[in-house]
Amino acid sequence: MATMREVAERAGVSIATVSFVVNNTKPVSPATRERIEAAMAELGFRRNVVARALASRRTRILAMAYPALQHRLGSTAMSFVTSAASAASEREYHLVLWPVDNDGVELTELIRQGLVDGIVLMEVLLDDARVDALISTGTPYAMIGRTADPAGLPYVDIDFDATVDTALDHLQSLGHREIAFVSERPPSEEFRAYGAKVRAEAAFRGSCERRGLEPIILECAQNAAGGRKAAGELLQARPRTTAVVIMNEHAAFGVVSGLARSGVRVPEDVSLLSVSTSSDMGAMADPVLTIMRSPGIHLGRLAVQLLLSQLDGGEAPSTRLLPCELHQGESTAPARVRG
Amino acid sequence: MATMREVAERAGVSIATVSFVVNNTKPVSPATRERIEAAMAELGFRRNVVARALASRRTRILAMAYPALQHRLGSTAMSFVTSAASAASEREYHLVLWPVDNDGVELTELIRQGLVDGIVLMEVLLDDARVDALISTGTPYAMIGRTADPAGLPYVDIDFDATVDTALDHLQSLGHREIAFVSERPPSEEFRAYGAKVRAEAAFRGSCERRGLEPIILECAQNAAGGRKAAGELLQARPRTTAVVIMNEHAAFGVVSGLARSGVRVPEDVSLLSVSTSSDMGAMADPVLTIMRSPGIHLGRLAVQLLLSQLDGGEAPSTRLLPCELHQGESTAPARVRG
DNA sequence: CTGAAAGCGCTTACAG
DNA sequence: CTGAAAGCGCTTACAG
Repeated sequence: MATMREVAERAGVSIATVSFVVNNTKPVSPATRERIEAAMAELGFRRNVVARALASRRTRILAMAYPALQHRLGSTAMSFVTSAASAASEREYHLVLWPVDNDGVELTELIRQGLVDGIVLMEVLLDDARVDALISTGTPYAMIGRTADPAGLPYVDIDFDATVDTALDHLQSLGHREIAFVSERPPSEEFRAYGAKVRAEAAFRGSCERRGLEPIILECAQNAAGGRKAAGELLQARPRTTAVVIMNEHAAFGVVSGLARSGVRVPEDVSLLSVSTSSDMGAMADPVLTIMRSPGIHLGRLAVQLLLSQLDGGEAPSTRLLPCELHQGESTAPARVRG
Repeated sequence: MATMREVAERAGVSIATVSFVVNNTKPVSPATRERIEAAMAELGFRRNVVARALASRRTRILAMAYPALQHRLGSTAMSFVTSAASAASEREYHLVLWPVDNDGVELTELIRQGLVDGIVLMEVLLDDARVDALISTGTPYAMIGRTADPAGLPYVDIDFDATVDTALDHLQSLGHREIAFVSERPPSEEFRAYGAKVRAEAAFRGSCERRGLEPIILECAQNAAGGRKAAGELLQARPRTTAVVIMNEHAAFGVVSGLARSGVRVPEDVSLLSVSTSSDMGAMADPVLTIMRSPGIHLGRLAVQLLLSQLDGGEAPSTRLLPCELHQGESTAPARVRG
């Protein structure tokens, strides 16, 4: 691979001048610029990014940090990763994947290697040692999700209040008044204080209160069996329920079949609205689920934009809270009186 | 951040000697080693990986290249990514994500930046320009999947022959003789020659032939509607079908409901076996799907191991073809005679 | 076992 | 507008 030195020799200039045209950092006369560009083309020159990184103290590499324990990132989490990678790539940054423990120790070690300019942190907990590590090492970062008290911190997140409100608007406009919320049971103690779950439940309670509805919240395991069990519990506890808001992608289909086993049809008898879900997921079900689509793709991009605004001084994104958008499927319908 | 120079000064040695103990590359007397280690601990020294990369001409960074167009990587594809990241991280490598076009141009550009030591290529096509780019630039690489004629090339892949054979063994042992195969319709022209689909279909034909069964193959879109349509077509074309092998995660639930709409129950009337599927996916269905579980997690690790064996001279993995493993769910059962 | 020195391929004041 | 030179923080022959 040709180096700057070789380009400089061939063009009859110094390597500094080559650097100026490659980076467009200083004015260079048209004639010299042309000679240099010709030399670069002939030699097929590509600037070595490692040398550049060392000399400039900027690697143009970002890290995406996520919990190592979590082998299965949900489809929403995955969309963070792929969209962040694309956004980074468009700005000529690279994105490395850092599966790290939640205690922040491994993250600190990696930071101190000097490989990355900044970090996007996923799956943020309400009280998160990784955020402390980020702050105490002075590393530029952006969170997808947020801690308990995130005021002043750089984050992007789903707007759970707006999302739940829209969900309840939709269901109320269809005449539903007995609405339940099904969330997910944390797979392990470590994820108990996962912000998304806590905020969504709080949003549901708040929204119900403002509407004069009586909230009921159940949680269940993330699979069909969990969903079926929740459906059974719900029919037991609140037989008059006519609509369910679920934030548990993997259990949604199980709720449908659990209701069906008790002779309750979706959407004829009970409406089901799946929140923070991908369209793919919704389209896999029959009936196709009415969903509030997760803004995962936008959040990944937004997080990178927020991070790069700290690094390169670009414009920081103005909105940092994105609601899930309602996509009408076949699983919600006007309420019917039930006994 | 402390540098080697500072450590050397504090320990009263040269930076070369510090390097020897950090990398364990040359014998150092116990006394000196101890002084150096103490100095490192006091200063909180961490070797700068960028400087090391430039000096050693090894970055210890690998790239995972995948099609930029494909916004949604399936759950199998995602397991490649996360498991490769973990495997790399365990060997103290970093993994960057490279969404690139299928024509190989962008890949070549990125390679020439000098950032990575090697590349894992995903979603390999039967005729793949990216592989040509890898070979012509002389870049160490490993494919997950393979081209039409992969003899001698470094790849790992699903063993479709063994997988389909096991699937048919399972169904035949339950008494099924009328077995259909449903695969996925390529989402775009660009993915027409995707190896997995072609090889799986060929494996099905071959296995049927050896068993004296008459193969029927349908393809459908990757959602519930596609699955329902395929179910309808199947009942039309082969009403005596008693078992379906499907390689189309997103359409599997649609097949179940499509059959149900014609009064055909799974598994009582027709057995359904979903091939190259994640357990999560299978567990989302009711009945829980009998699946041949995708070895995605192993393939991601294996690919990294294969790549690192070229880079660091470790042992190359002996097996490079992994079958999907049968996980009995509730969607397969003994054949019943149907009219 | 240890050190002095060159070099990895760039960037960036500084000088002219 | 252009160049000589120092320096980014390491590794690695080479010498002793």
